[in-house]
This record gives sequence, structure tokens and C-alpha cells, in this order.
Amino acid sequence: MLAVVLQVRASTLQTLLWQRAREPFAAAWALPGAVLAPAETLDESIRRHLAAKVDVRELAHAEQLGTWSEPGRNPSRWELATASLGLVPAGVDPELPDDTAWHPVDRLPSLAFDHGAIVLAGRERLRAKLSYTNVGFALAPPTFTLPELRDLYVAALGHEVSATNLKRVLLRRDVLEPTGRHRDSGRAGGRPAELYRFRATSLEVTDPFAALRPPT
Amino acid sequence: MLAVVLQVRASTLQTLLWQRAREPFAAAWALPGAVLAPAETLDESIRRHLAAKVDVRELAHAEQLGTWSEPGRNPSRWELATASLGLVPAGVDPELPDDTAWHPVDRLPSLAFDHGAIVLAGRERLRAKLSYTNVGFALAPPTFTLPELRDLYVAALGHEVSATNLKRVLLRRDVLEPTGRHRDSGRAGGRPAELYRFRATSLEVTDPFAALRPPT
DNA sequence: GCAAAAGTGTTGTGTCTACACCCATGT
DNA sequence: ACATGGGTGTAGACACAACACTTTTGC
Repeated sequence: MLAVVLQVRASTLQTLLWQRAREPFAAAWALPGAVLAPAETLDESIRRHLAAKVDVRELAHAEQLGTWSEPGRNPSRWELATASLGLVPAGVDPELPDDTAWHPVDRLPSLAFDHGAIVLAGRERLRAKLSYTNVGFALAPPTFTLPELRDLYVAALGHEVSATNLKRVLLRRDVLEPTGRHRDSGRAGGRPAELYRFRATSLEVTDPFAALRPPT
Repeated sequence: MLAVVLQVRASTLQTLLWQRAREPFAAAWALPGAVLAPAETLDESIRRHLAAKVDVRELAHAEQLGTWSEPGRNPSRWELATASLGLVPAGVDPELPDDTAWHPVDRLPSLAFDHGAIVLAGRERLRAKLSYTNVGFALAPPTFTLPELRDLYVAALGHEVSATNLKRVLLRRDVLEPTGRHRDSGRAGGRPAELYRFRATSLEVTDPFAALRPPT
């Protein structure tokens, strides 16, 4: 049981890593993980483990990522790992134990085991779902302006996103709704931005695949 | 380790099931499965198991489906199962042991454990991938006419598909290529159909998600 | 007034569906 | 000839991206 926990921090997509104390891979960074307790669901396990040891209670969304089974993945013994992807909204800053820290996903150190590949799989899953679901809710704070949301998408997707078009896509799909309130403009002036929120706080597919859909 | 093996047979999407001899769920139908051998990959395991016991050597595609971890899924003892999805091209008709048979996915008997839900997850995965990848290659024989391919898509997707539009979608994406040969028209006459084949025989994403893509 | 920041209007392009029409064969 | 099955042409509906333009604020 491994957890890829992602959050946008300082305009960068980061993941939670833990520095190993023992061999194999002593002192290397690794994903947080646990052995599954008896009679426990994978989803329960990730939430229990993260809440207890890492004090991240704020997982806005979690889903299963996959199971890694390469025989050589652990040099000590044959071991499978099922990884979950967890998302923490921007702005939350949980207190972490000394051996645990956030690391930018696009400048990872060399990780223990096959954890590097697992983190990248998590990022790819997030990127794909940003474009056809409402997962954005799990990266964003409760309310936000469109430029703020745009910055979160830029950090997660790794390329420019136009606030204009992002707004239109998410409104057309009924993913966002305006709160009616505004954020005051800063020292530099500028028009006050409207505040939005996500309509739903659980995963919904908002853009079912376009091709070969059932006839009307 | 469980395997959801799907094939279009008699214009119907069917899955391979095995009738249990022992408790729990004696005499109930269940997915073929095996305990993972040491130092074995999940993908190797499904292929080894199916080749040895069920004589299905013709898996054109296999991928991981997910891991089921509900504590109550097996009444006897706590047990996880990782399921794979395997696809067999139409036309292949492997010889099966007496306790094994194909069953239409939309008229399944009541299955052992949570296997019913797992089969449906496999079907959903197939349906989704038919619309944005070239997975069709794993359902179709080496060459085929467009009406034949259309019938395979209809069976897998569960709704009408127009051969006209199917052709255009798959040609635009460079998934199909004409062989230059034709199939003779039947007794009833009619224009001879062109024979096509898939360009690739491994999974490719041919229609990356349309929204929020990187600027040119 | 002017710069800065946010938001709107408009146009163009690509992809898909629907449907009318045309083509090649057997009887 | 004509029924039958297969293939093509064309037009409409959307969704998205790009970019020019307008609005609202601070100084």
C-alpha cells in the first residue's frame, strides 16, 4: 500500500516523500506506505495511514492508481504494491514529521524502489482527469478566482492555460458556479475578480468521450 | 489474480467463466483466477494461467483493471484480488475444459464473490477505450470489412454505430488501413466490401482529450 | 489619465453526426 | 432491370482556442 499524495504548493505540483532510515535504499526518499491491516479496504488504509502518521487529514479525493508487480522492484524480497493517488487542496499546510517533506514532481530526487515511476503515473492520471472530469475541486480551495484556478491547472498540467477558455470550458460543463462575491483588487489595482466554487466535491465525469457515442 | 476475458461471439460480448466445485459458492460461476507464483508479474501470471488451464493463447491485449479489497468479498477469509482485462479477437474459438464456458455479459448468472462487479468494470473499461484508443484491434480478426467491424463495436458498446461514421473516425485517426482486397458479395448480391486491417497491434491512444490541451 | 488585472465578444478550425445520394454486384 | 449491400458527399451542430476589445479598479 503506497500513497502518491499530490498538492500544488508555490505554483508547483509536489508530492509527499519520506526519507528511509533502513536498508534497502537507506536515506533515499520514498513514498509513504503501510502494510494493509486485516479486514481493511485499500482506501481505508491510505486514509488511516496518512491521518495517523503524516497528519494529512485533508485528502479531498483519493482513487486507486494500480498495482506494481515487477519481481525485481524490491531487491530484498518479492513484494507487490498497490498505489493510491490522493489530492490535497491548495492552501492546506499540514504539519509533517521531520523525515517527511514535499518535493516538486518535475525535479524529483532519485527515489527508492520503483517509486519514481509510480509518482509519474499519478501525475499522468491527474493530468488526464483534469481534462474530462471535475477533479479540479480536489486541487482548489473552497472558493477561488479564475486566475487562481488557472495557476493551479498550469502547475498540474505543465503548460499554459488561458483563464478565458478555462472559464468557458468549466462553466459550459456546469462544473463551476459563481459565488456572487468578489476579491478586492491588490495594490496594483485592476478589476476585482469574481469568486467561484466547484458545484460538486466528488468525482464526476463531465466530458464523456466524444466519439462513437450512442445515437440520440 | 483474476482475469476478465472478453470476446465478441455470436454478435454478443461474452466473458469466460468457470463453474466452482467447492464451497464457498459451490456450483456458482466465477472468473478464472490463480494465486500469483513467486517472482511473477501480474501480466505474466494471467497469460501463464490462461494458456495452461484454459487454452486461450490468443489474448490480443491485456491490461490491469484494478484491485478489489472489500473485507467481505470472500466470506471464508480476507483476500485481495487484482483483476486483469484480456481481449480475444472474434473468430478464435479455443477448446475449453468442461467446467468452463462463455457467458453473455449482459445476461450474466449470479456470480461468486464480487465477480459480477468486476466483469462490469471490465466492460466499462473496454467501452471507454474503444472511443479514444485503437483497442478495436484486439476484438477484430486480422482483416475484416467495415460492416463486420461495425458489428463488433455494436456488441461491445451496446448501442447502434454507423459504419459510415465509424470508418471516417478510424481512418482520420490513422487506425485502419485498406488492404486493397475485397470480400465477394454474398448470394443476395451487393457491392463487394473492402477489407481493412488495423495498422497497429498494440494499444495506442489515438484521441487525446480535447480540452485544455497544450497551446500550439 | 494611465497602468494593471479581470472579464466579454467574436471568429476560425476541427471533429463528429446525420442523411441523402451514388456504386458494384447477384439474380 | 432491380433489389441488395457497401461506399461517398455534404451540411449542420458543437466544442474549443486564439485574440481583440471592454470593464473596473489603484495610483
